[in-house]
Amino acid sequence: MARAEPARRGPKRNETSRRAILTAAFEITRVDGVRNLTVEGIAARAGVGKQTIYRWWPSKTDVLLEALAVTADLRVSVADRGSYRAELTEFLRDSFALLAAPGVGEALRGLMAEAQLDPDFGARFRVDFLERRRAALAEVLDRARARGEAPARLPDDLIADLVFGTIWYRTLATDRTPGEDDAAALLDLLAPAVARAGTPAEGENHGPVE
Amino acid sequence: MARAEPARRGPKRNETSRRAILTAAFEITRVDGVRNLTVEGIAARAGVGKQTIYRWWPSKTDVLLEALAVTADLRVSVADRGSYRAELTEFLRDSFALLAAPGVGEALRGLMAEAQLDPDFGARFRVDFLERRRAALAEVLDRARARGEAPARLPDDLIADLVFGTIWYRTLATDRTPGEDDAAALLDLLAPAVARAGTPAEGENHGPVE
Amino acid sequence: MARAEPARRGPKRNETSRRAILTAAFEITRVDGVRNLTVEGIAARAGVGKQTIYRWWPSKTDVLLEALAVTADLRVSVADRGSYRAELTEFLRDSFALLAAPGVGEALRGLMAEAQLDPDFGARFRVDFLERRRAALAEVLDRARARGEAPARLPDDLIADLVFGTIWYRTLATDRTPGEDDAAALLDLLAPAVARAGTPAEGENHGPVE
Amino acid sequence: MARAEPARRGPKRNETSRRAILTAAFEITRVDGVRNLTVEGIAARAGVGKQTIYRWWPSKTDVLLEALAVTADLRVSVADRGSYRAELTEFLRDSFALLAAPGVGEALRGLMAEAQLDPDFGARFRVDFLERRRAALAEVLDRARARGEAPARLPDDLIADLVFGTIWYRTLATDRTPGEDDAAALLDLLAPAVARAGTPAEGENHGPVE
DNA sequence: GCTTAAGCGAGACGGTACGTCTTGTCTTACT
DNA sequence: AGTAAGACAAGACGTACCGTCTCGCTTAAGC
Repeated sequence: MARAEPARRGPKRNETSRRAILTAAFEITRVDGVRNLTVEGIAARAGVGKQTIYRWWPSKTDVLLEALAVTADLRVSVADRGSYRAELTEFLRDSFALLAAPGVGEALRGLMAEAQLDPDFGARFRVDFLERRRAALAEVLDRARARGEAPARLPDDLIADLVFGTIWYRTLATDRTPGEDDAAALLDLLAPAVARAGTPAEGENHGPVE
Repeated sequence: MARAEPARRGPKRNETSRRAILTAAFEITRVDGVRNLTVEGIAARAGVGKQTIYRWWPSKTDVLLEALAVTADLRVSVADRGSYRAELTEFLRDSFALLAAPGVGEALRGLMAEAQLDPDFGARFRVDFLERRRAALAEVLDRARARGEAPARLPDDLIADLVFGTIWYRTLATDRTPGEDDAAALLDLLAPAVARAGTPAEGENHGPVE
Repeated sequence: MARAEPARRGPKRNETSRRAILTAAFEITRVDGVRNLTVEGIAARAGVGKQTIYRWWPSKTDVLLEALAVTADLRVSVADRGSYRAELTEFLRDSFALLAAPGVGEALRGLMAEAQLDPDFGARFRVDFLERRRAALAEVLDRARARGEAPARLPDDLIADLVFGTIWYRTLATDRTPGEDDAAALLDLLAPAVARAGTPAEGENHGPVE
Repeated sequence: MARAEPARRGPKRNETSRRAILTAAFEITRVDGVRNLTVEGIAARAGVGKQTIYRWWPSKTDVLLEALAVTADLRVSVADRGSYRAELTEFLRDSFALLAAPGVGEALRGLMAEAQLDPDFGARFRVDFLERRRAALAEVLDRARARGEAPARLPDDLIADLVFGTIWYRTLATDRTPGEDDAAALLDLLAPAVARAGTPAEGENHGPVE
C-alpha cells in the first residue's frame, strides 16, 4: 500500500500559476491562432517564468492539450439512453457542439498538426485525447452490440474510423464544420432507423437504387 | 490574347536547381521528418542559394507539395472500368498504394499539419491537392450515377467525406495505414456488391440485423 | 558587557553547514574556476539549502572571501625581526607563498574580478582584505621608520602601491607568479642593503640629486 | 602576392552596424557599468540582431575591448623626446589621461575582471592590450638603454611591472586614480633627474652600495 | 560585340523564439 | 527558528531559422 510520493519536502506546485498558464495558452490560441502560440507568450500573459512551463509540461502543445481539457467541457455524453440510435445521436451532437465552441476547433486543429510534426507529442495526443474519444464511442457501441442493435456488417473499428474520420476530415480539410444534417446522414448510415421488430427496415437505410 | 511572357531578357529559370530543390525537400522530409525541413537545409542540401527558393515558392511547404507531385506518382486512376465497384476498388487501391510509398505518408502528414498552421498554405493545399482528389473521386461517382449504380441514399459529398475522412484519419491519428481489408469494408459500405441486374441487392450491403 | 544578541530563541547557527559551505566554495573555485562558482553549486556540493547561504552571506563571492580566510593561511608574518630588510623579506616571501598555495591564486583573481563588477562587494573586499594587507605592510614600515631604516624619498603609500601593485599585476595580468628573484629585486629597490651603520645610505637608495 | 581573401562573393560586413555595436557597448558600460553590459542590451541599443554580434566577436567583452580601442584614444606617445625622463613623463601623463577619460576606467576595470573569469578572453586581452602597452614602454626603455640613461640596476621587465602594477593596482584596488604627484614619484624612482652630463649618476639612482 | 537585366550561390542582416541557466525570494516539512 | 529541498518570476545566455537584402558572377536577349 506504499504511496508513490510519500512526503516530499519543499513547496508544492503552484495551482494559481498552473491555471494562469492553461488559460493563457487557450486564449492566445483562440485569439491569435496556434501559429502564434509561443512559450514566451504564454509565460508573459500568465505572468509566469518560462521555467515554470518547462518544468511541468514537455512542450507548449502539451499545455494547450491540458488547457483544452480544462477550459472546454470535453464531456461527450455516453449515458445509457435506451437505444443505440438515441445514444449515437447524442454522441454526434455533443461532439459537433464541442467543435463549434469558440477556440476549440482552432486548438484541436493545432494539436493534430503538432502531432504530425512532433512524434512524441503525437503519441501523447493519441493516448490522452484521440483514444479517449474512441473509447467513449466504444461504450455506446458495446451497449448496442449487447442489445443487438448495432449494424452487423460494420465492425466497431470501422464505425469509429468513419465517425471520427468524417469529423476530423471536415475540420482539417474543409471549412464545412459538421452540423445537424451531417449527423442525420451519419445516423442513417450507421444506425438506420428501425422500422419495426422482425425484419428491421432492410433497404431503407441507404439502398442504392429504387 | 493572353500574353505569354512577352520576351524577358536575361537567363531562364534553372531547371537543374529546381529539381535539386524538390529532391532535397523530399529527401529531408523522408529521412528527418517534416519538423526538420528548413529552407536553409533545403538550400544547403541542394547546393542552392536561399533566395532561389524564396524566388519561386511561397514557402518551404509549397516546395514539399510540388516535390510530392514530382517525386511520387500521384496519378490515381479514374479510368472507366465499366462498373462503379471496379472503379472505386481501383481508386482505393491506388490511393492506399500512394500513401504506402516511402516518404509520401510523412510528406502528406506534414502538408496537412502545415495547412492547419498557415491558412494561406492551407488554401493552396486544398485547391492544389485535396480538391483534386475529391474531383477525381467525383468523376467515378458521376459515372456511377449515370449508370444508376451509386447508392441513392448517400450524397456524393458524404461519400467523399467518408472515403477521404477515413484515409486521412487513419494516416493522421493512427498508425494503421489503410490496407486491403479496409478497402473491402469501404466497398461493402459504399458500393455493395450487385446481386444482379435490376434491383441490386437491397439491404444486403450492411443491414443492421440478421 | 551588554551582548548584542542577548538570547535568541530557536536553534543556533549550524557550524557544520557553515564549514561545508566554505569548503565547497573554495573547492569549486579551485577545481572549476571562479566562473563556475554558483550559489546552486555551492549548496549542492555542501548538501545545504540555498537559503542558508543567502541568509548568512551577501553574495557568493563573500562566501569565497571567507572561505579563503579559513582555508588558506592568510597569516603573513609582520613580527619584529630586528631590521626592515629582514621583515620586508619575510613579508614578501610569505605573500608569494600564499599566492602559490593551490586554489588561492584563482580565488584571489576571482575576488578582485568580482570587486570590479560589484561595487558593493568591492568595498567589502577592500576593507576585509586589501586594506588589511596594506595595514600589515604598514606595521613593518612603521617600525622601519622608527628605526630610521626606511627609504626617505619613498612615502609609505608609494611603497605599498609598488609592492601590492607588482604582486597583483603579476597575478592578474601575466602568468609569471612572483618568486624569489622578484623578491630580491623589490628588496633592492625598496630596502637597499644598508651600507654602514649610522645614516644608512640616505639619498643613495634612489634619490639621485638633491 | 596572392591576397588571402581574394574575392568573396556575397555581401560585405556592414560597417555601420559594427560602429553602432561598438558605440553601444561603450556607452552601456560608461553609463550602467560593466555588470549591466549584456549582448541583448548591446543589440537592442545598436538596433542590431544578436547574431551579428556573435558572428563577429567571441564575447561581449571582446566587443568592449574593440570599442575601447575605437572610442578612446589609446595612443600613448612613445615619440623620441631626446631624453628618457621626458619620454617617461609623457608616457605616464598620457596613460593617466587615458584612464581618466570618461568611461575608460570603468571599461578597463571590466576588461581586467573578465580576463580573470574567462581565460580565453584573458589571453586575447593580454595580447591585444596589455602586451601592447608593455611594448610601448619597452620602446622608451630601449631608447633609454641606447642612450645610457636607463637605471642600470633595474631590469626593463621590473620597470614595466612597477609602472603598470602601480597603475592597475590604483585602478582596481583603490579609488585613488593616479595623478601628477604619482607621476612625479614614479619618475623620481625610475628616472632620477640626471645630476649632470657625462656619467649620469650611475649607481646613485638606486643601487645602494657596491 | 556591347549592353543590360535577370538568375544564381553565397551569406550578412534584423528579428523572433527556442530551451537552458542562474539569481534571489518564497514555501513547505522536518528537526 | 534554522534548515534542506525545491518551486517560483525574472531575465540573459547562445543557437537556429526566418525572410530580406546585397554582392559579384554568369547567362542570354536586344541593340
